[in-house]
Amino acid sequence: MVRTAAAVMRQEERTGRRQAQILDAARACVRVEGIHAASMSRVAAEAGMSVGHIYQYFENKEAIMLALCERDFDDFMLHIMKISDSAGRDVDAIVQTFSKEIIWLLDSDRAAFTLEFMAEAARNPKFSDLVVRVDHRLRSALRAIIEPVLEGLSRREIDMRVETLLVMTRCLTVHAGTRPIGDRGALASGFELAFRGVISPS
Amino acid sequence: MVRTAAAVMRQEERTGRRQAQILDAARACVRVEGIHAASMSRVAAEAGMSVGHIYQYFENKEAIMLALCERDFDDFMLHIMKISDSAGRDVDAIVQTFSKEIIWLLDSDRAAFTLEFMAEAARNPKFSDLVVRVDHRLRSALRAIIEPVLEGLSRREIDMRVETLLVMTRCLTVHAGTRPIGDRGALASGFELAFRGVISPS
DNA sequence: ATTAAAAGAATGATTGATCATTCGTACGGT
DNA sequence: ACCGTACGAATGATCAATCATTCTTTTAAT
Repeated sequence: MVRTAAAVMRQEERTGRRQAQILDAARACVRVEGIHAASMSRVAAEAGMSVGHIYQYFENKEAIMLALCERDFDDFMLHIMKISDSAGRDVDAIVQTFSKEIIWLLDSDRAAFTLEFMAEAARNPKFSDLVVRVDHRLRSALRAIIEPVLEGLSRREIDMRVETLLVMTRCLTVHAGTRPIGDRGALASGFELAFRGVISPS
Repeated sequence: MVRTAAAVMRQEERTGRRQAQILDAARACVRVEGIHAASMSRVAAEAGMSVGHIYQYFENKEAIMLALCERDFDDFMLHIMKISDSAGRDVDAIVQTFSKEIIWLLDSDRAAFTLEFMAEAARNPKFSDLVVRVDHRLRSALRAIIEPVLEGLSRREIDMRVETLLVMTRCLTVHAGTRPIGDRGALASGFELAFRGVISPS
């Protein structure tokens, strides 16, 4: 009755692959239809599998969307962490790399997604919980970046700046979702000014 | 056969009232369910009228949502114009009033709406056209505010700053939509720093 | 002023499509 | 022979939109 270790591993790997396959398909559907308009039958068609089979890997549609949202946030945080890790102690360098990297993080694909999930989070607590969690991680990353530069400031002053950066980071994402960014360079310059205003130890 | 002028006026007034009534109901539904999940029957119930009757005043559901979106944007622009009109020529004063006013403009109700419509605009051209139009008006208002302060700068430099302010203004709205703003004062201070960075004639 | 006729306002059951989810069935590896 | 994998038709709910119908208001003629 007991399955071999190899069999278990193969099964787990297949499950993972299937789930990823479903999430990829769901992403494609949500991208053009939105969370609510994306139907299970179309997701199934996109994934190249049957409708019923999807329910073997996810409890229901909402579970798929939540998993998709989480996967997207994780990917976003991965990029942010990379910026945070490579940050130095020179204000100019931080401002410059941060604004440039953030701008390049924006593609309309990711942005449209974030927008979709944020809208859902505005009314569905399961999604807003996810947003709260990723906000928390994002704040930590931002604090790690600016704290070395603003050593003299009070905890409260730093928190205020972290919060501002968080909102600005998010807003860029959302902006990119609505329409193609015309001139990344110009926008990066503009945000460099804004970031410098927030980060500079005045 | 020709109706009296008084009758026409009364009819027009009633039409206006009915349309507003429908839009109010639609707003309430979209607020808690989103554009797609909001059903005509629930909108009708909220409006206190029959489903069929709604179709006397709007061609279809999308037309209602577009009208609702437009009404919301118009209201938003009204507030922005008020800020723009009262702006002086002193940088500090501009930065201070602008950041404070913008923050106070945010209530989670309006924000959740904007979020919803932005998400829709990311895939529906009819909505994105609306966004493009309101962006245009918003840019004009922002340019009117900062141009007197940045007289020496090139057209390109000013455009870059206008664009940055536009994105920042929008992002605040989105942020407010996702969750309640904890400390408006702190956020206003943070954005004052950012705005000063963008607006200051360096 | 009264009233019959016409127009407009409002209803809600109905239609056909689509939705998320379930279930009976079949295939294929072990 | 067994069991996990996979299918897709079936189910019942819900959707946007329509339409036959009933009220209500307005108009025109007396």
